[in-house]
Amino acid sequence: MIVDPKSEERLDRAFMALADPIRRRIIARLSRGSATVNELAEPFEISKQAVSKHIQVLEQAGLVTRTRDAQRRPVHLNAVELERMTSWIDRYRLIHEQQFRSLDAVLGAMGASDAAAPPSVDTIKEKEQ
Amino acid sequence: MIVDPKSEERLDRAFMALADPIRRRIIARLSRGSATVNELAEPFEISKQAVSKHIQVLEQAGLVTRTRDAQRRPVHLNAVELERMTSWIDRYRLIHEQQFRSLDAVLGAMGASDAAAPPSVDTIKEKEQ
DNA sequence: TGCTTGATCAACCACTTGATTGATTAAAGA
DNA sequence: TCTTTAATCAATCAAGTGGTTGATCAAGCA
Repeated sequence: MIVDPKSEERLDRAFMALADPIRRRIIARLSRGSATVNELAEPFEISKQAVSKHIQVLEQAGLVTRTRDAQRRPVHLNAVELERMTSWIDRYRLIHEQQFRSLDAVLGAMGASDAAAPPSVDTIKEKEQ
Repeated sequence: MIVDPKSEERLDRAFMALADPIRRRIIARLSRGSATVNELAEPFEISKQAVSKHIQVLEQAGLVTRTRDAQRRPVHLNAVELERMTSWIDRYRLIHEQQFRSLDAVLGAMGASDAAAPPSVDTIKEKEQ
Protein backbone atom coordinates (compact mmCIF):
# COMPACT_ATOMS: atom_id res chain seq x y z
CA MET A 1 0.00 0.00 0.00
CA ILE A 2 1.60 3.24 -1.14
CA VAL A 3 1.19 6.15 1.20
CA ASP A 4 1.94 9.64 -0.01
CA PRO A 5 4.01 11.25 2.76
CA LYS A 6 2.47 14.62 2.05
CA SER A 7 -1.00 13.19 2.52
CA GLU A 8 0.13 11.84 5.89
CA GLU A 9 1.30 15.23 7.01
CA ARG A 10 -1.81 16.91 5.72
CA LEU A 11 -3.94 14.56 7.77
CA ASP A 12 -1.77 15.28 10.80
CA ARG A 13 -2.42 18.97 10.45
CA ALA A 14 -6.10 18.62 9.61
CA PHE A 15 -6.88 16.49 12.66
CA MET A 16 -4.70 18.65 14.86
CA ALA A 17 -6.48 21.74 13.54
CA LEU A 18 -9.90 20.40 14.52
CA ALA A 19 -8.67 19.34 17.96
CA ASP A 20 -9.24 22.87 19.21
CA PRO A 21 -12.78 24.07 20.07
CA ILE A 22 -12.08 27.61 18.88
CA ARG A 23 -10.94 26.34 15.49
CA ARG A 24 -13.98 24.08 15.25
CA ARG A 25 -16.20 27.08 15.95
CA ILE A 26 -14.40 28.97 13.22
CA ILE A 27 -15.06 26.13 10.80
CA ALA A 28 -18.70 26.04 11.87
CA ARG A 29 -18.99 29.77 11.25
CA LEU A 30 -17.32 29.51 7.85
CA SER A 31 -19.66 26.75 6.76
CA ARG A 32 -22.34 29.47 6.68
CA GLY A 33 -20.23 31.76 4.54
CA SER A 34 -16.85 33.42 4.28
CA ALA A 35 -15.72 35.96 6.88
CA THR A 36 -12.86 38.28 7.76
CA VAL A 37 -10.50 37.80 10.70
CA ASN A 38 -12.26 40.54 12.65
CA GLU A 39 -15.64 38.95 12.11
CA LEU A 40 -14.30 35.57 13.12
CA ALA A 41 -12.60 37.02 16.20
CA GLU A 42 -15.69 38.84 17.46
CA PRO A 43 -17.35 36.00 19.45
CA PHE A 44 -14.13 35.10 21.25
CA GLU A 45 -12.48 36.75 24.20
CA ILE A 46 -8.95 36.15 23.05
CA SER A 47 -6.92 38.67 21.08
CA LYS A 48 -7.22 39.04 17.33
CA GLN A 49 -3.62 37.97 16.99
CA ALA A 50 -4.50 34.69 18.62
CA VAL A 51 -7.44 34.21 16.25
CA SER A 52 -5.17 35.07 13.36
CA LYS A 53 -2.84 32.29 14.47
CA HIS A 54 -5.74 29.84 14.66
CA ILE A 55 -6.66 30.75 11.10
CA GLN A 56 -3.09 30.16 10.00
CA VAL A 57 -3.25 26.70 11.53
CA LEU A 58 -6.45 25.98 9.62
CA GLU A 59 -4.91 27.35 6.44
CA GLN A 60 -1.78 25.23 6.70
CA ALA A 61 -4.01 22.22 7.25
CA GLY A 62 -5.75 23.06 3.98
CA LEU A 63 -9.09 23.48 5.71
CA VAL A 64 -9.49 27.13 4.75
CA THR A 65 -8.20 29.45 2.05
CA ARG A 66 -7.80 33.20 2.03
CA THR A 67 -8.25 35.80 -0.63
CA ARG A 68 -7.68 39.51 -0.69
CA ASP A 69 -10.27 42.27 -0.76
CA ALA A 70 -8.50 45.60 -0.25
CA GLN A 71 -7.06 45.46 3.29
CA ARG A 72 -9.37 42.63 4.25
CA ARG A 73 -8.35 39.00 4.04
CA PRO A 74 -11.58 37.02 3.83
CA VAL A 75 -11.37 33.39 4.89
CA HIS A 76 -13.22 30.62 3.07
CA LEU A 77 -13.93 27.05 4.02
CA ASN A 78 -12.29 24.33 1.92
CA ALA A 79 -14.71 21.44 2.12
CA VAL A 80 -12.44 19.17 0.08
CA GLU A 81 -10.10 18.75 2.99
CA LEU A 82 -12.98 17.97 5.33
CA GLU A 83 -13.94 15.28 2.89
CA ARG A 84 -10.46 13.78 3.06
CA MET A 85 -10.77 13.48 6.80
CA THR A 86 -14.10 11.67 6.68
CA SER A 87 -12.72 9.43 3.95
CA TRP A 88 -9.89 8.34 6.19
CA ILE A 89 -12.18 7.66 9.13
CA ASP A 90 -14.90 5.93 7.13
CA ARG A 91 -12.39 3.64 5.49
CA TYR A 92 -11.47 2.06 8.80
CA ARG A 93 -14.98 2.23 10.13
CA LEU A 94 -16.02 0.11 7.16
CA ILE A 95 -13.20 -2.39 7.56
CA HIS A 96 -14.03 -2.73 11.22
CA GLU A 97 -17.69 -3.26 10.51
CA GLN A 98 -17.01 -5.96 7.94
CA GLN A 99 -14.51 -7.63 10.22
CA PHE A 100 -17.10 -7.57 12.92
CA ARG A 101 -19.71 -9.14 10.65
CA SER A 102 -17.51 -11.97 9.44
CA LEU A 103 -16.43 -12.70 12.99
CA ASP A 104 -20.05 -12.85 13.94
CA ALA A 105 -20.65 -15.36 11.16
CA VAL A 106 -17.77 -17.53 12.40
CA LEU A 107 -19.11 -17.54 15.93
CA GLY A 108 -22.57 -18.37 14.64
CA ALA A 109 -21.27 -21.28 12.56
CA MET A 110 -19.37 -22.69 15.51
CA GLY A 111 -22.57 -23.51 17.31
CA ALA A 112 -22.65 -20.77 19.89
CA SER A 113 -26.21 -19.84 19.18
CA ASP A 114 -26.29 -16.54 21.04
CA ALA A 115 -24.78 -14.51 18.15
CA ALA A 116 -25.12 -11.29 20.07
CA ALA A 117 -24.73 -8.11 18.04
CA PRO A 118 -23.34 -5.94 20.88
CA PRO A 119 -19.57 -6.10 21.31
CA SER A 120 -18.85 -9.23 23.23
CA VAL A 121 -15.40 -8.69 21.86
CA ASP A 122 -13.68 -9.05 25.20
CA THR A 123 -13.60 -12.81 24.89
CA ILE A 124 -12.11 -12.76 21.43
CA LYS A 125 -8.57 -13.92 20.82
CA GLU A 126 -7.67 -12.81 17.39
CA LYS A 127 -5.72 -15.45 15.52
CA GLU A 128 -7.67 -15.47 12.33
CA GLN A 129 -7.82 -12.48 9.95
CA MET B 1 -28.41 25.71 21.34
CA ILE B 2 -27.26 23.55 24.22
CA VAL B 3 -23.74 22.25 23.96
CA ASP B 4 -22.68 19.46 26.24
CA PRO B 5 -19.23 20.47 27.53
CA LYS B 6 -18.21 16.86 27.75
CA SER B 7 -18.98 16.29 24.10
CA GLU B 8 -16.74 19.27 23.28
CA GLU B 9 -13.88 17.83 25.22
CA ARG B 10 -14.41 14.40 23.78
CA LEU B 11 -14.12 15.83 20.27
CA ASP B 12 -10.98 17.70 21.30
CA ARG B 13 -9.38 14.48 22.39
CA ALA B 14 -10.62 12.42 19.47
CA PHE B 15 -9.28 14.82 16.84
CA MET B 16 -6.06 15.31 18.77
CA ALA B 17 -5.68 11.55 19.02
CA LEU B 18 -5.90 11.11 15.25
CA ALA B 19 -3.47 13.96 14.63
CA ASP B 20 -0.57 11.55 15.10
CA PRO B 21 0.45 9.12 12.32
CA ILE B 22 1.41 6.40 14.78
CA ARG B 23 -1.98 6.56 16.44
CA ARG B 24 -3.71 6.51 13.07
CA ARG B 25 -1.75 3.38 12.15
CA ILE B 26 -2.83 1.81 15.41
CA ILE B 27 -6.45 2.57 14.58
CA ALA B 28 -5.95 1.13 11.10
CA ARG B 29 -4.49 -2.02 12.61
CA LEU B 30 -7.30 -2.35 15.12
CA SER B 31 -9.93 -2.04 12.42
CA ARG B 32 -8.77 -5.48 11.32
CA GLY B 33 -9.12 -6.95 14.79
CA SER B 34 -8.13 -6.45 18.39
CA ALA B 35 -4.49 -6.64 19.47
CA THR B 36 -2.23 -6.44 22.49
CA VAL B 37 0.20 -3.63 23.23
CA ASN B 38 3.14 -5.79 22.17
CA GLU B 39 1.51 -6.65 18.88
CA LEU B 40 0.66 -3.02 18.26
CA ALA B 41 4.18 -1.90 19.14
CA GLU B 42 5.88 -4.39 16.85
CA PRO B 43 5.87 -2.37 13.58
CA PHE B 44 7.22 0.76 15.25
CA GLU B 45 10.73 1.65 16.24
CA ILE B 46 9.80 3.54 19.35
CA SER B 47 9.72 1.95 22.82
CA LYS B 48 6.76 -0.04 24.07
CA GLN B 49 6.23 2.51 26.78
CA ALA B 50 5.73 5.14 24.11
CA VAL B 51 3.20 2.92 22.32
CA SER B 52 1.47 2.32 25.63
CA LYS B 53 1.12 6.07 26.02
CA HIS B 54 -0.32 6.40 22.53
CA ILE B 55 -2.91 3.78 23.41
CA GLN B 56 -3.77 5.68 26.56
CA VAL B 57 -4.37 8.77 24.48
CA LEU B 58 -6.66 6.80 22.18
CA GLU B 59 -8.46 5.31 25.17
CA GLN B 60 -9.06 8.65 26.84
CA ALA B 61 -10.43 9.90 23.54
CA GLY B 62 -12.89 7.00 23.60
CA LEU B 63 -11.54 5.62 20.34
CA VAL B 64 -10.42 2.31 21.83
CA THR B 65 -11.31 0.19 24.83
CA ARG B 66 -9.26 -2.35 26.73
CA THR B 67 -10.12 -5.59 28.41
CA ARG B 68 -8.14 -8.06 30.44
CA ASP B 69 -6.98 -11.53 29.41
CA ALA B 70 -4.56 -12.83 32.04
CA GLN B 71 -1.52 -10.55 31.85
CA ARG B 72 -2.52 -9.27 28.43
CA ARG B 73 -4.56 -6.11 27.92
CA PRO B 74 -6.09 -6.48 24.46
CA VAL B 75 -7.12 -3.24 22.76
CA HIS B 76 -10.31 -2.95 20.72
CA LEU B 77 -11.51 -0.29 18.33
CA ASN B 78 -14.56 1.72 19.36
CA ALA B 79 -16.16 2.65 16.08
CA VAL B 80 -18.88 4.69 17.78
CA GLU B 81 -16.45 7.47 18.53
CA LEU B 82 -15.18 7.45 14.96
CA GLU B 83 -18.77 7.91 13.91
CA ARG B 84 -19.11 10.97 16.16
CA MET B 85 -16.15 12.55 14.42
CA THR B 86 -17.55 12.06 10.94
CA SER B 87 -20.91 13.33 12.17
CA TRP B 88 -19.35 16.58 13.29
CA ILE B 89 -17.47 17.06 10.04
CA ASP B 90 -20.32 16.05 7.78
CA ARG B 91 -22.69 18.42 9.53
CA TYR B 92 -20.65 21.43 8.46
CA ARG B 93 -19.79 19.94 5.11
CA LEU B 94 -23.51 19.73 4.43
CA ILE B 95 -24.25 23.27 5.62
CA HIS B 96 -21.42 24.58 3.47
CA GLU B 97 -22.63 22.70 0.44
CA GLN B 98 -26.16 24.01 0.81
CA GLN B 99 -24.88 27.52 1.42
CA PHE B 100 -22.81 27.20 -1.69
CA ARG B 101 -25.76 26.02 -3.74
CA SER B 102 -28.07 28.84 -2.65
CA LEU B 103 -25.34 31.39 -3.25
CA ASP B 104 -24.91 29.94 -6.68
CA ALA B 105 -28.63 30.32 -7.30
CA VAL B 106 -28.55 33.96 -6.18
CA LEU B 107 -25.61 34.75 -8.40
CA GLY B 108 -27.24 33.02 -11.27
CA ALA B 109 -30.40 35.07 -10.81
CA MET B 110 -28.49 38.34 -10.56
CA GLY B 111 -25.98 37.73 -13.25
CA ALA B 112 -23.41 39.78 -11.30
CA SER B 113 -21.45 39.32 -8.09
CA ASP B 114 -21.66 41.97 -5.38
CA ALA B 115 -22.42 39.66 -2.50
CA ALA B 116 -19.99 39.45 0.40
CA ALA B 117 -17.06 37.33 -0.68
CA PRO B 118 -18.09 34.84 -3.32
CA PRO B 119 -15.57 32.04 -2.97
CA SER B 120 -14.88 31.50 -6.60
CA VAL B 121 -11.73 29.55 -7.10
CA ASP B 122 -10.42 31.64 -9.95
CA THR B 123 -9.88 34.69 -7.76
CA ILE B 124 -7.61 32.92 -5.34
CA LYS B 125 -4.21 34.48 -5.41
CA GLU B 126 -1.75 33.16 -2.92
CA LYS B 127 -1.15 29.84 -1.34
CA GLU B 128 2.14 30.50 0.36
CA GLN B 129 3.06 29.13 3.75
C1' DT C 1 0.22 63.92 2.72
C1' DG C 2 -1.10 62.10 7.24
C1' DC C 3 -4.60 59.12 9.76
C1' DT C 4 -7.39 55.09 10.48
C1' DT C 5 -8.48 50.30 9.83
C1' DG C 6 -7.51 45.34 9.07
C1' DA C 7 -4.28 42.13 9.73
C1' DT C 8 0.35 40.14 10.50
C1' DC C 9 5.05 39.83 12.55
C1' DA C 10 8.13 39.26 16.57
C1' DA C 11 9.42 38.18 21.03
C1' DC C 12 8.17 36.07 25.04
C1' DC C 13 5.88 32.90 28.62
C1' DA C 14 3.26 28.90 30.80
C1' DC C 15 1.90 24.56 29.71
C1' DT C 16 1.56 20.20 27.06
C1' DT C 17 3.27 16.48 24.13
C1' DG C 18 6.21 12.66 22.54
C1' DA C 19 9.94 10.33 23.57
C1' DT C 20 13.48 8.20 26.57
C1' DT C 21 15.34 5.03 30.50
C1' DG C 22 14.83 2.57 34.82
C1' DA C 23 11.91 0.61 38.27
C1' DT C 24 7.62 -1.74 39.37
C1' DT C 25 3.26 -4.47 39.25
C1' DA C 26 0.76 -8.68 37.94
C1' DA C 27 0.01 -13.10 36.14
C1' DA C 28 1.99 -17.67 34.23
C1' DG C 29 5.12 -21.19 33.99
C1' DA C 30 9.29 -23.89 35.67
C1' DT D 1 9.62 -20.57 45.23
C1' DC D 2 12.17 -18.09 41.16
C1' DT D 3 11.86 -16.57 36.38
C1' DT D 4 9.70 -14.90 32.43
C1' DT D 5 6.33 -12.17 30.11
C1' DA D 6 3.05 -8.19 29.51
C1' DA D 7 2.37 -3.87 30.64
C1' DT D 8 2.43 0.36 33.41
C1' DC D 9 4.50 3.95 36.47
C1' DA D 10 7.91 7.63 37.39
C1' DA D 11 11.21 11.04 36.34
C1' DT D 12 13.18 13.61 32.88
C1' DC D 13 13.97 16.15 28.55
C1' DA D 14 13.45 18.63 23.92
C1' DA D 15 10.17 20.45 21.09
C1' DG D 16 5.68 22.27 20.16
C1' DT D 17 1.17 24.91 21.35
C1' DG D 18 -1.79 28.72 22.76
C1' DG D 19 -1.78 32.80 24.64
C1' DT D 20 -0.06 37.67 25.54
C1' DT D 21 1.75 42.59 24.24
C1' DG D 22 4.00 45.86 21.17
C1' DA D 23 5.55 47.05 16.68
C1' DT D 24 4.82 46.90 11.79
C1' DC D 25 2.79 46.61 7.16
C1' DA D 26 -0.77 47.76 3.56
C1' DA D 27 -4.76 49.78 1.77
C1' DG D 28 -8.39 53.16 1.88
C1' DC D 29 -9.89 57.89 3.25
C1' DA D 30 -9.64 62.92 5.15
